[in-house]
Amino acid sequence: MKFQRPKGTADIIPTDSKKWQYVEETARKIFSSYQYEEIRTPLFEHFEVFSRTSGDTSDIVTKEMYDFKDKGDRHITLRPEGTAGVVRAYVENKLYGPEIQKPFKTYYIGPMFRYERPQSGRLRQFHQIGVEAFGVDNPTLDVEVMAMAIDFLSKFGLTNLKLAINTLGDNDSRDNYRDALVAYLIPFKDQLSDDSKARLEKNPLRVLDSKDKGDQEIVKNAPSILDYLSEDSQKHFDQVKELLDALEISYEVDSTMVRGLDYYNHTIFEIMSDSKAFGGKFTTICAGGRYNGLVEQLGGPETPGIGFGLGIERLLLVLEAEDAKLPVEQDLDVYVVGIGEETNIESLKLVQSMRKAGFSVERDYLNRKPKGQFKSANRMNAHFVMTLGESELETQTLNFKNMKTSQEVTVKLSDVYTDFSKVYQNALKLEVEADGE
RNA sequence: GCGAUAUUGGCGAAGUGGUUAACGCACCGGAUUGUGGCUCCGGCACGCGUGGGUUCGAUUCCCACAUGUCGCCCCA
Repeated sequence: MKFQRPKGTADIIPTDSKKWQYVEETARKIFSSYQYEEIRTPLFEHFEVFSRTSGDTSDIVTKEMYDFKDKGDRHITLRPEGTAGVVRAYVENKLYGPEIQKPFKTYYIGPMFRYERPQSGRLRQFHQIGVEAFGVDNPTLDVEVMAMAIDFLSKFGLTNLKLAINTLGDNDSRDNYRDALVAYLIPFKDQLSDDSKARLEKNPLRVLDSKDKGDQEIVKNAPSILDYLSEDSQKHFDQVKELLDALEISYEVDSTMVRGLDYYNHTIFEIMSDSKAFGGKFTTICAGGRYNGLVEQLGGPETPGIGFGLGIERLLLVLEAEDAKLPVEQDLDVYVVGIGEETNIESLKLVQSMRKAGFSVERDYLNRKPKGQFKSANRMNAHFVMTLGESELETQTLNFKNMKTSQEVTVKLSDVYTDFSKVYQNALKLEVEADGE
């Protein structure tokens, strides 16, 4: 094999692309009903856009970014996530202007890049669907965003989804809590796993969701963020819960849920699935949260924001494991069987004529025998086969066969050219009558 | 970045240090001068991921690399 795709990339070939299109179309439809409109930002940004917003010490910045110097010596990064770029665009295009309705609601669909070891559902180039809404601090928007995410996933017939929510509070709440957590953990330092010892220094909150059994025991009695919320943060979170109740959306509060990125505050949420795709364990397929302050970090005015992102590859894994309804094969209306090279021109004209009339039509291009052509027609699930040979050319007619009922009728060539729809409808009528008998 | 494991035709999958690398599916052709299924017959690996090495000889043994998969780290 001379050439192969770069590590961690995937080709999405026709059979797959149909599923992708279905997922993307569904997203567009749902989001549009919530008045979200698409934004397309560059696949690469200046390094600082991400380093500034994600936290300089976060793993994503230190080891997972796909970055390089371009020929003009600019430090460029292939976007590892969608939010930072959208916020940059929001600020750069002054979408916070007074003439623009708030909240400004937008969504994106596209590839993201992460320099990491590939695993199933985790590639170096992967794809995300995400939404962002700016300019409104009202918890109603938090809930609407969650509802939209659930709506979207439900469209695929996914059941057993779990909505987990938490709050990180505002900066003060978070700082206070961090101090309390560290104070609690310090006495246990020697008992913590090596990973968690490092986390204690770098990002203490992450100790909370350690997979290590011993860590989990220690964490069990750790103080909860929920006890360190400022009055405003508490109120915000209470309202979120109240509104979720009002919509009868069930949820679980998980006070140990954290985020890998620094820019989140207040409400954070994850939608999890216990699909077979993940061995039956609940795994996050959609994650989001509020990021008040992020717009300022990128040089814009003080503007609240909230959004979520989900990985298309992971979603597809779940859909396939759950046998979710994916689009059906597109049927072929007509397959034209041409017998003998002398029918080639007429076949081409027929095919084009019917396509222009709005039908999906295929033919043989290999000058194969009728048998082979019928086999193809059958395999392509053709509804009708139009057969054209020497004798038909002479009489200016052709044989029109219904592949479902095997009924055959003779049709005038001229009728096909002038009004194929009528020919098709007549043939369909026969099929219905045959069914009725 | 760390660890484990895998890599044989379009796909799935046997197999051996030494003549022609099973089998199944798919595909193509024929039996059936112009009709879809079934059956039967026939065809279908620049040779076993790439590069080295050991050997009289390697697809089979060793090493390196690449890629896949799984776990760790991390997870938007």
